[in-house]
Amino acid sequence: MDREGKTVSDAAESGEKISFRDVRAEILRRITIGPWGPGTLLPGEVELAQEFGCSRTTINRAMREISDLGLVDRRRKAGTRVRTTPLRAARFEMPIVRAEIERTGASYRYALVQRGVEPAPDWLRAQMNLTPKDRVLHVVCVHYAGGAAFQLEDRWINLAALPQAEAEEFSRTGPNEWLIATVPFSEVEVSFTATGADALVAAHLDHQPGDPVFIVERATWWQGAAITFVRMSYRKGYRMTTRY
Amino acid sequence: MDREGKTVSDAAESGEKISFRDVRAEILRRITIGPWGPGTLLPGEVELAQEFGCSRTTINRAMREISDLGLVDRRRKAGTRVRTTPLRAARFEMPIVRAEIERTGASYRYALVQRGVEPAPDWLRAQMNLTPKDRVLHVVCVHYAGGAAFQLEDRWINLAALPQAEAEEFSRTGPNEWLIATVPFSEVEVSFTATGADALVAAHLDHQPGDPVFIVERATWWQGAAITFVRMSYRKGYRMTTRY
DNA sequence: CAGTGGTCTAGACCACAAC
DNA sequence: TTGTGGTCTAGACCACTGG
Repeated sequence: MDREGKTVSDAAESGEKISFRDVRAEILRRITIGPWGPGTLLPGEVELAQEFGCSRTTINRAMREISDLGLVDRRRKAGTRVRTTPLRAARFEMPIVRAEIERTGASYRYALVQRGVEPAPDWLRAQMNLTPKDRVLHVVCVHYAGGAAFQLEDRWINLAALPQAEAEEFSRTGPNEWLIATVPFSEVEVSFTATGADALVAAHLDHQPGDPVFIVERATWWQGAAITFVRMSYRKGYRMTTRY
Repeated sequence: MDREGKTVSDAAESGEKISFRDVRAEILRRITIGPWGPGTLLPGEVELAQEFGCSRTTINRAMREISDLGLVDRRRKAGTRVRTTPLRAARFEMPIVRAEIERTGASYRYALVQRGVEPAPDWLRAQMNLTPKDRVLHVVCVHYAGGAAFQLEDRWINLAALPQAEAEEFSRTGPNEWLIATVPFSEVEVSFTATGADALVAAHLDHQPGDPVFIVERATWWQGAAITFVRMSYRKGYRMTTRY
């Protein structure tokens, strides 16, 4: 499990150059078990560079990654301080449904449930900052894995921002694949939650109404304009996992 | 919404140095709207450095971040290729419950439900790779936000790896805070899922059995040894969000 | 104002993997 | 074998911000 078995002294002894991985591992060690408990003000980069016998650039890279993990707070002039309440940031990879399904070896199938142009409902206008007159394309579809429903996709596309979507039928492939190939994005908001299956979800995922369903919602913008909002309901037992 | 409004030509015109942010933005643009569609083999770093008029280091940093986003695949000798199925990696920050609750302004309260030493159940042995004789400390507790139950924490601590845990009562503060202050970790596995509330969860979160509950599970190792496994059940309506 | 992190550079060597 | 990314260096200037 320990991917960073080489210690700083190991590296020093063998005469190898110090890697930012070594520095990162050693600093993590000092923060977690070592003398640098929560709240500690760490030495500056120059000082650490001297101690480790490497360039400041290397220290900087190591510290930046530790900072990205949420374990320390870095500010110019103030220095680097160990967080009193670590954040433990984790990275989740969300592949396209089709790829996710095919990766398990199951066959993939797509089915369109509903497609239509509607005025944006209130909750969507609020969510995506739309004006009352904005029209949206509403698409509901299902992704199957090996014959069983895997995910219900409930998508809204802002036609003001993406008028060419109106020409798409989405009868054979889902809007997600089309969007990926067509639309850029500059800002994304993702949410995870759990809800009970409503009638639509229950019908298409073959669940009972009220069954617990894992939900991922994603809103996407491009240069300040709302592009699309999608709500993906996964079948019972679905689990999203990551290691770090 | 566009945090990278300055284009490469802007930067070039004004005579400023090119930042890795500029490069990153421009390359993202070319991947999303520009000529570099899925499957494209990108120019090498040296070539890009010439084009952008910056050092290879700067290109490398930009490309590394884009690679971290999951949009391209980088391999020595093979070069950098735009993924046909983008990954859309997202970063989630999971603060300590206490901090999460207090940040909303609500008051925090902790209550221990149950504490005892048990042999590790089968599913846990499989999950954490324990031997049949390993003893574990099992702690169940609840975290309240403003008087209402917010999260039920169901935790198992490997006493073989962490014998000093047996001396802790966890009557006034939760095991998570103690662990953070005490134990390092080198490897973490996190899962998200949704389930129906069982009797324990229903009782302590004030739900009906079967109510949909958002679940986070985290297993932690240190140098190959399993430290702890925790299952956190959030009250109905909880939502975990991130932007990027 | 001055100290600390943020970033860029030019050059170098290395590791991996495609050919 | 050789091309491409991975990383380190030494030095430099800058940007932010605490005092």
